[in-house]
Amino acid sequence: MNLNTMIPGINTIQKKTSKGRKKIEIKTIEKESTRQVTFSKRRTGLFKKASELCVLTGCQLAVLVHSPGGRIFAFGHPSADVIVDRYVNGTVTNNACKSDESSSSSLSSSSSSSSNQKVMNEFNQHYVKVSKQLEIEKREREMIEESKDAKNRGVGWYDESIEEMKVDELELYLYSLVELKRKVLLRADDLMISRKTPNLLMGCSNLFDHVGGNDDDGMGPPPAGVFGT
Amino acid sequence: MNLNTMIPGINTIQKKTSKGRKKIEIKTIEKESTRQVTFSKRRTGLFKKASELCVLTGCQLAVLVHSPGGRIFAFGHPSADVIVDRYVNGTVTNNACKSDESSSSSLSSSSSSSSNQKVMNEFNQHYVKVSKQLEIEKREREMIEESKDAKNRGVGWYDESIEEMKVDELELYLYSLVELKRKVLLRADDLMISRKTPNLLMGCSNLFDHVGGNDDDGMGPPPAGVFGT
DNA sequence: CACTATAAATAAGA
DNA sequence: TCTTATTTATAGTG
Repeated sequence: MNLNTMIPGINTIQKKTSKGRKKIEIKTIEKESTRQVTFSKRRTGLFKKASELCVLTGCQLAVLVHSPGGRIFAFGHPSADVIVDRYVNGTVTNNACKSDESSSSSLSSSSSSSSNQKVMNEFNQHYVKVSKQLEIEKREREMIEESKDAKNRGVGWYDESIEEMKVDELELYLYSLVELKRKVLLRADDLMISRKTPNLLMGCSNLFDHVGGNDDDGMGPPPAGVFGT
Repeated sequence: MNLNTMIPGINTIQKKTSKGRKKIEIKTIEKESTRQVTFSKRRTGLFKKASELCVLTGCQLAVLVHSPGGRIFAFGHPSADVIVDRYVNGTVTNNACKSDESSSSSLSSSSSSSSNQKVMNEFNQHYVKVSKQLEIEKREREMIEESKDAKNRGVGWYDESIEEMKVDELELYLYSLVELKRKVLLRADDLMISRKTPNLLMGCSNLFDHVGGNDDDGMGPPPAGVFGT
């Protein structure tokens, strides 16, 4: 790449203006300005990577970033909303509470919240099918399976006084909870045999030559920067 | 970086076993197997980048990936759901369906945005702390659980106990989780103040058709799942 | 913001 | 999977 480094002794060919990239630890950057710059650069890089993944493999994805300043950046293919919507639905996160709320206060979302119910029903039906298959499979597993502390801390659990939990505990709790829930769902997904409709992807090429822009994370109004593929 | 290419003529120093990385076009990969491998690698890379961005800049983000096979992969800090919820709702997650708690925080959503900003920042910082705790905890569990992924660092894998669960358990489990999560979220809502964010969506214009009708369901590594930060 | 030297990610192979 | 050779991404600087 660089003769100056390849061949010692001739590094005086030209005065270099940079000491080059340095390795950094992955820990919170203290210096405000540096952190800001890094945020910009890396967010751009992340979006680019996401875009490439989309194009190369034909998958659909979304990236949502909340800057420390509260600004929201999003990238999605075919669109952030579509992906998010599917995630929310497919994740069964919807309980009475949620769907209730979405129909009333979600003025910003232009997505199909009306079809949510339908999708949910589909999912549930699917789930039943999946469950049956799981039942069959379980028998096989049973043999290999053994005393596995399946209910590692926190499973069995829940009725405790949530109201009294401290914030830390609560959030930690929620966190692991969400993770757990996902595992369950993924497990179910693994057994789904259904094939989804071939995805007709909408998208543009990679147009990230200018996503950077001004990433002022100070304060001010909360304009959301949303990128659609 | 390679003398063999830098200096013609001495490329016989040693026979290498690989031709190394080649430049590729960012265009849908035709070959099925290659596409899957790429999907795996790049998805992992994307998640890692996302994780680094979180840690380095203290931002919150989520990455949702829908493989062509319909599988969902997600990464989020503090959790995919939290980020998604905030993206979708834009406002306080949901005061609409409170149970027994007083609706003390619902009003704050209409307060001055600068005030909210401050609270949000505090909230974010708090989450960072919490997540770090969680990370430690995870690591511990990881070690106890298994250490087969010595090379797969930075990316936590899910625990397989779920795999072994029986259907009934699974179903009950999921049910409880959903219910519990609702409770936790309700409680959490009283502790967090979100800002309303405009949801501007830029749709994309060009369409590109998906090549190859085989949307095989085999994308990605085994039921990997949600990564927490 | 442009640039350079270096660190990382990753396309091909085995 | 694991390795290797390259291509990319970027930390530091001007």
